[in-house]
Amino acid sequence: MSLSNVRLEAVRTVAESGSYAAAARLLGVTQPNISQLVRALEAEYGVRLFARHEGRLVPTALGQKLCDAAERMAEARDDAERLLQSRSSLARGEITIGLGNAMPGMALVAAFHKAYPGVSIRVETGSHEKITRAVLSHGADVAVLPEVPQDRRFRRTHLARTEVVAIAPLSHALARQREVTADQLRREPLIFRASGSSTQRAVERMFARSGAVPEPFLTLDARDGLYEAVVSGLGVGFLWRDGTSRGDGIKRLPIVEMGRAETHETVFALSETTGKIVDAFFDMAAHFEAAAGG
Amino acid sequence: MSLSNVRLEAVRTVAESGSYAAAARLLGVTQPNISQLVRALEAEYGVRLFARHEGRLVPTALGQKLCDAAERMAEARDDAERLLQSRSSLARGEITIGLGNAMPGMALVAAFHKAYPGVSIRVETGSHEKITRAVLSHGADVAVLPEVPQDRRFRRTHLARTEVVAIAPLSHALARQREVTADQLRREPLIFRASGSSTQRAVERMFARSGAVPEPFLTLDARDGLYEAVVSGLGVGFLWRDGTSRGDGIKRLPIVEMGRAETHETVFALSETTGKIVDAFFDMAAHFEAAAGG
DNA sequence: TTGCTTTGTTACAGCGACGTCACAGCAACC
DNA sequence: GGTTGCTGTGACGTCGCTGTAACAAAGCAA
Repeated sequence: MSLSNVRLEAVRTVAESGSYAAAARLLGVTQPNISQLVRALEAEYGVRLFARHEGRLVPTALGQKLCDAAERMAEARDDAERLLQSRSSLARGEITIGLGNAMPGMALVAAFHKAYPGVSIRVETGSHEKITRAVLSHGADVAVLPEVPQDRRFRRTHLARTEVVAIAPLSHALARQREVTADQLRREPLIFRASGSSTQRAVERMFARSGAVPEPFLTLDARDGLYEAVVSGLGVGFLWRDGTSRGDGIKRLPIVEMGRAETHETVFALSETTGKIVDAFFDMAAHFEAAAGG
Repeated sequence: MSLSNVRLEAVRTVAESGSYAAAARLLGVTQPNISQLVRALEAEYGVRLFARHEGRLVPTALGQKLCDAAERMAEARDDAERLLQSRSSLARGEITIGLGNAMPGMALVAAFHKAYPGVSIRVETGSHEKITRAVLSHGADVAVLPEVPQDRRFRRTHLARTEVVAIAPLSHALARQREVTADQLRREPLIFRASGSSTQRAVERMFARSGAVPEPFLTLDARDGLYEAVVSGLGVGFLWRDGTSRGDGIKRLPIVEMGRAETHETVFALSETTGKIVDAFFDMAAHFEAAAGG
């Protein structure tokens, strides 16, 4: 390649230093190498880049102009190098991320993995309580949960808005409605989550505001277990709206008495948990615009 | 070399075209090459430059920034290439240059040769009359002479000022003076040049203005013959002041009656004689600042 | 003038970047 | 199921970059 970085850098350094030998020392290569690089360039274009003057090499007018262009190239290249190096310092490492709901946290994790492929990611899933405890005990570096408690020990950033919705099997009459009321729900076999679930706390608050909290037909620990029970027609359940990307077999129904009481899916970590990788995760969350669930 | 021109060009072209295959077509290489170039760069820095979106490759934020820097590099490199190419078109060819006096014409020729080493130069020397005839008959492409006639057929550019001076051997009493008068010169054995010489015409005009033209002791055709005769003590001769870089054995004496009647050493050619090489010679003459005679 | 140091040129060998070729796998479309 | 387009992998060839060795030329000090 005739106008390579190496050749232009040789020319530039000879112009600055006044000799092939001095340029070789500055560039950390041997003097015949510099001689060959410069002369190969001159031969290929049939030009003269340097003239001897009082025993020193000084650039010709053409040589000087070439050096000017070479300097601009070198500046742009240094910018590119710094860009890559600064990002490259994030290239290696590991992070443990706790997720209450699969979505939109998992979408964020996927985006983070794409941006930082060299970072090893461990995902810890579980209930709101379990994930909160993991963060507090350093079992997870960072987590994504709805309704993160106002605790000074945490730093946090907003990820997405969400709300609890009822889910009914497609075969159910409710599936043809656009929303559902608490009274309608009380008439159905309800499937609850265990008490530690943030979903469950939101559901109980909702019923308490509009009368008594009904007894569930079924109580399940796991989110996917609840999903399968609804799909199977065992009853009506509750989920965070975007808590899963799964949508087959059910209809999501906003609950009138929730009064659009949305909450935040929040990324949070202990304030004392720092580091470039955690910072990068927070930064990505702050700018995240993934279609939650898509 | 990690940040080579080739790699950055590959990244830039993929960003513009949306696929490795399209970039390969644009760059005139094969698709595996592009794939390898981009991925080698990504692997070396542990970064991700592209993401897939609806079947196309789009640059990540980092990838876009890298492309910006790569573009600046490419611009600077294109400038450098144009610089070298434009000069390189002068790299080959030939020119015949006529010289009346050796200096300052020969210094100009030397500078031209340094700037355009690939141009083959033939130098034709001779009397003012011979060189003028050579230009008119296309025997010389361009020439350097003093007192170029005002002839519309020529284009010309000024090179240097000069005047005719007397030269005396160092052993001569005149050699201790700073200048000489026509009367003093009439008392000496004078060595003239043949009538075609521009030097000789100037000398005769000078004598005619201040009395009669003396008969010479000697008349010689060749400039160097005259020089040797003076050095040998045969008499006093006349030269253009900077007509030769040779200075040993003689003293140059301005002639009072010349009245500082300097003339111009002029570069000239037939107006119809054009071409890049001749134009470049004129251009160099217009900017020439060689120490005439040095 | 001699000896030493520094600089530059030439020839050659080795390594790695760039590039092609052959091919397999995948996705979209008909 | 076949066709088209794209991507990734491995093997191989070419050429630029680099160092080493040998030598020549220039500069400098004694």
